[in-house]
Amino acid sequence: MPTGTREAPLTRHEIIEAAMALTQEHGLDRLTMRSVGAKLGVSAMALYHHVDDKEQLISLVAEAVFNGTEPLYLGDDGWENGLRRTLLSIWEQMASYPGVGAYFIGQPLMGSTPQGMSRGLEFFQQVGFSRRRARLAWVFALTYIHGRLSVEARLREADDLFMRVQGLRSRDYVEFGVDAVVAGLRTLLMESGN
Amino acid sequence: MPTGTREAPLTRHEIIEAAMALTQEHGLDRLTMRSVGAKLGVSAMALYHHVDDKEQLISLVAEAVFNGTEPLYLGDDGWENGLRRTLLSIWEQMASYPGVGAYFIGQPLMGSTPQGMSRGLEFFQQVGFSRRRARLAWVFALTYIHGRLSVEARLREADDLFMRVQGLRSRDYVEFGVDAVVAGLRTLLMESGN
DNA sequence: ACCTGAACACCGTTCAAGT
DNA sequence: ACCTGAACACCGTTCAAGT
Repeated sequence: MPTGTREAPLTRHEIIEAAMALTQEHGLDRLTMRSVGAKLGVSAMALYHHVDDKEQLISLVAEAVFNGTEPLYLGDDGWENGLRRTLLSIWEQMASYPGVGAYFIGQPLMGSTPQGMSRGLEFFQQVGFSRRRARLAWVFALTYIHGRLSVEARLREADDLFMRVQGLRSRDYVEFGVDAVVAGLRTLLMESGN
Repeated sequence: MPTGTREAPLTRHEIIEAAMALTQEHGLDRLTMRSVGAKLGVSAMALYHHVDDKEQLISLVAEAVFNGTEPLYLGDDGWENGLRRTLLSIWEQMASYPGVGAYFIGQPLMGSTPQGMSRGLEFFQQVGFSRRRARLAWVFALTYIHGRLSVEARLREADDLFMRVQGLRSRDYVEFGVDAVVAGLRTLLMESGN
């Protein structure tokens, strides 16, 4: 597994990249400090000079993955399309890193940075939700999309076996789900006093 | 931790109950074979005479928890209320077993038995969805509710700290979410050609 | 048949030691 | 400062041995 002998000292960036590659291959569940070390041709303990512990390494990986997603913004084709785009972008970006969605779902802010969270609140307030319900709406949408990613984390190649029986693939589930999320929020927005 | 000396031989039922109690206390993540053994005053290895392995024990615990939920049925107060009741029942039953929702979300049928799954398909077909979209609808609803339970698995007492900041508690999130799920499905049902 | 204790193959992590 | 190797405290699980 070592990719050759090292010349330059290890960097945190290098470690994160190796961990990301391993996550794409085997999923976050199977990521071990020893495997990251091996991938870099270094002992597992060497990592501890650049990273506090495994938990921090995972959060760095997750952050890097999330940074590739399209931020939530209000385009001129309606908030429904903006939300749909953002949720599908999160899904597309994270689907190739099995387990990251499941990791985020257990985090306080669901993986979005504080800025990402408040950006979501702004978005839904601009749309017409109260501050309180804007939060409920954004958390609802994130819960669904990360939930869907959690479902897929353990399936992967099973996508072709089990799911195909019904002629349905992951993409069908997500698209239906995102449509339902958007439609549900639109209805709640119209029905009640915000 | 041992609850006294054993007289009768261990039973599978007893093991499941001990595991359920430990799950309620500390969550599924912290459940170990050694802790279950200790709770029963028995070595960890004794369990293996009644249970294949830890995976099977977890699935038995999860099944027992799920059996306490209200099955999905079409009442005479509209399918929306039936669905809402079922989802809230799943949440109420499973919220006190942290980690079980997160476990289910990774299972092929999302934790429902084959019968539970086909009951869901029937439900949504009776309501007017095509066979294909009935499946999408039921999986969508289960994905959300298990996703919500996954969110809560790691919070628990944080419910009183972090979440309360906004004056929002778990119950508020779930009720909003279930409303949105129901509203979204209703809209999709009306809008498209099935 | 049922249970135990030692042991094995993994983890994450600590620590003394090397350069 | 950076890295290593042995070691520790956990896992799940196997296996020989006891009753």
